[in-house]
Amino acid sequence: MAVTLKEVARMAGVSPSTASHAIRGIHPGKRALSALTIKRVREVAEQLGYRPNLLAAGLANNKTFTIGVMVANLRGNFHERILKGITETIYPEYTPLLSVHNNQPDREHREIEFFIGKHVDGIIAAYSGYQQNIHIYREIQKYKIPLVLVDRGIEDFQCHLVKSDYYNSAYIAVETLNKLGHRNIVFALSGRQSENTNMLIDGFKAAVSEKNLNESAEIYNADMPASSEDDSKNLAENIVDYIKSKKPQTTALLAERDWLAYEILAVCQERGIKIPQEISLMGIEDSDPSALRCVGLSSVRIELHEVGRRAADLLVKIINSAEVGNEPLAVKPTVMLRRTTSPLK
Amino acid sequence: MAVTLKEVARMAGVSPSTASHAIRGIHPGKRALSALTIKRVREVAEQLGYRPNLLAAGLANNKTFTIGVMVANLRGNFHERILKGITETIYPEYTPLLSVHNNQPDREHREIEFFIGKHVDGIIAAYSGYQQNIHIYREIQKYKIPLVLVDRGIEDFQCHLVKSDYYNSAYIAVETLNKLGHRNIVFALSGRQSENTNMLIDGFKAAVSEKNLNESAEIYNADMPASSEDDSKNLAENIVDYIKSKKPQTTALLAERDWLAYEILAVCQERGIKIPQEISLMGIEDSDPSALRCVGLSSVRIELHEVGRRAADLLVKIINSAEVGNEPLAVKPTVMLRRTTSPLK
DNA sequence: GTGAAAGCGCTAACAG
DNA sequence: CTGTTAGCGCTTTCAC
Repeated sequence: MAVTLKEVARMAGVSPSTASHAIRGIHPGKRALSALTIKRVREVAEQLGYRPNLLAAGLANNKTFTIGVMVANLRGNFHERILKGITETIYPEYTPLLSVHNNQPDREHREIEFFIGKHVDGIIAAYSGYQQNIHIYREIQKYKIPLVLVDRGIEDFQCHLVKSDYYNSAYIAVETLNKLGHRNIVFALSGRQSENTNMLIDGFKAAVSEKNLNESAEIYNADMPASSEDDSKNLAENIVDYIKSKKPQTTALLAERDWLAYEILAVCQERGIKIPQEISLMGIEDSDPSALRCVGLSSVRIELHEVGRRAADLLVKIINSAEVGNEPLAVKPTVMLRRTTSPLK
Repeated sequence: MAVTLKEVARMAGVSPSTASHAIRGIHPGKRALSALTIKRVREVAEQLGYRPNLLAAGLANNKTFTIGVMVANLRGNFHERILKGITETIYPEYTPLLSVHNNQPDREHREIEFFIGKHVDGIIAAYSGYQQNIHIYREIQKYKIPLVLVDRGIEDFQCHLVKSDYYNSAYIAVETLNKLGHRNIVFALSGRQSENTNMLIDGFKAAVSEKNLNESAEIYNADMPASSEDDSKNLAENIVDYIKSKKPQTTALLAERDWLAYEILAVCQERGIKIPQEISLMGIEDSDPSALRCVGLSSVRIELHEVGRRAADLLVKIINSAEVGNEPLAVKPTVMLRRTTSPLK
C-alpha cells in the first residue's frame, strides 16, 4: 500500500541500498554517491510520496526515536510541568511514548514492559514507590536502556536521578520569612508520610536552628492526611484553629504544599482573618493558581519544568554515550513573593 | 542480546511459529495447540525472560498498539484535561505517542509525519489552524489511518470531530444568570478571533433574544487581544471601567474565558468592588483554579476530559471498524455555581 | 560509485 | 497438532 524504498529504488533505476543511502545522505563506512543519483532518487521519493517505515528502520537499526516517559498522573499540574520540560527538550530528536501509572503497581509494570518491548531509546520515569516493581526497573538496566528517574529515587538502586531540592525549599522559606521579620513561624503538615516530606522537615529544622528560632518556630503536624475535599477543609480549619489559639501569636504560616495553603486561604477568608496583615502565608510548590493575581500566594517554587528539562538532557547525553556524573541532580527552588506575605511590623 | 522467539522455540524444542502461537494463545485460522506444548513454551519463555520485540511484531502485523496524540500545548490545563481523558480511555489497549505542536506549523507537520512513519494505529489531533498543514491531514486519511480531531475542525475537510459545545456554553450562562434574576448582563470579550468565540457570541445572542434581554444585555468587545500579563491586566481594567460607568448598572458579567474572569476578580479585589454583591461574575471553561475554595469562580464547565474520552472512544471504534456516525460530537457544558454569582435582590 | 544478499524478530499462509 | 517458508521494509556488510 504505502510506497516502499524498493519501489523508489526501482523507479529511480537503482538498488535499494543505494536508494537508502541517497535518501538519508549518510555515508557509513565511506560510501560516496554521485550527486546525480542522489538528486534523482530524492526526486522520485518526493514524487511518489515515499515515507520511510520507522518500524522497519528501527528493527534493522535498533533506534526508535522514542523515549518512554512515565508519570504518576495527570491530575494537578505537577507531572504536567515535568512532562512539558521533557517534551521541549527532546524535540525534535525524540518523541515521548507517554504512560501514566496512577499509582497502580500492575500498571506501572505493564507500561514499562511495553517500553522495553517497543525498544524505546531511553526512559524517564517517576517511580511509584511500590517495591514489588523495583525488579522491572532492574530489567530496564539489564537491557541497557538508558534510564533517568525523576522526583524520587528507588531504594538500593543505583540510577540517574533528577529531583527537586525539598530540603532547601523549606530552608529558604524559613530564611525568607525570617528576613521579613518573622520569628513565630509554624510549618503545617498534613501528616502524609514521604521521603520528600522528611526532606522538608529537615530543611525547616536546619533553618530554624541556624536562625535561632528554636523557641519561636515549630512544626505542627495535623496528622489528618487529606484525600477528599472535605478532608482538606477540615485539615485547614484545624491548622487555623491551632495557630490562632497559640501564644505568642504566630505571624507566619508555611504550608507543606500549595494546595494546603489554598485551603487555609479559604478558611481565613471565611473567618475574616486578614492575610497578610494578621498572618503571612507561604506555600511550597508554586503550582499554577498561585501566580494568578486573584490568588497571589507566596510560594517556594519547585522548578518542575527544570526537573523535566534536566532529566531529558541527561537522558539524551546517556543515549549518546556522553560522560555524565552519577550523583543525583537536585534542582534549586526559587522563592516567589506575592500578596500573602508581608514584613512584620 | 535480548532473548528472541527463535531461541525460546529452540529451547522448548518447537518451531518458532508454534512458539509464537503458544505464547500469544491465539488461534487465527484454527490452529489448536496441545496444552503441554503451550505450557512448556511459556515456561521456557518465562524462564529465559523472553520479551517480544514489538517493532518486529508491528512490522509483520501492521499493528503497533500506539496512537498518535497531538495537542497544541501543555501550558494551561486545557489540553492536559483532554489528554487525561484520552490516556484513561485507551489504556490498556494503546499507548499514546505524544506530540505538542505549540502552534508551530512546521512542528505540527513534522510530528504527523512521524506518526505516519511510526505506523500508529490511529491519531487524535488538535489542529493548529494553519491551512498550509491541511494537506498533511489529508495524507493521514490517504494512509487510511483512523483520525479524530478534537476541539476544532478543519475547513473543507470531512473528518471525525469531537468538540465542546461553545454555543450552548454561552447560552446556558445567560440562562443561568437570568434565572438568578439578572437582566443587565454584559458578555466581555478580549477581541481574539476564533471560530469558537463566534460560537459563544451566537449562543449568547440566541439566549438574549429568547429571554427578551435585548434592551439590557450586551456584548462588550474590549478588542485588546491579550498576550502578556500586563495586557490581561489592562484588559480586565478596561472591562471593569466599562461596566461600572454603564447605566443602568450592570449586575452580571460573563467573561469569555476563566483566565479573563480571574483577572477581573483581581481588579475588583483591588478596587474594593464586592463580588458577588455588586456584580455577579461568571467564567467559561472552568479551569482548575476556579474550583479552589479561595477562588470559587462560577463558571461554565467545558468538559474537556469528556472530549478526550469521547475522541478516544470514537477512535478505538474506528480502529476496530465498528459503525460510527459522521456528525461532529459536541460535548455539553455544565454550569458550576460557586461564590462569584448570587441571585439579584 | 553501485548492487546483491543477509538479517533485524516476528507473523501468517500453507503443508503435512 | 506442528513445522516450513516466505515475507513485513529497512540497513548494512561485502563484493564488484
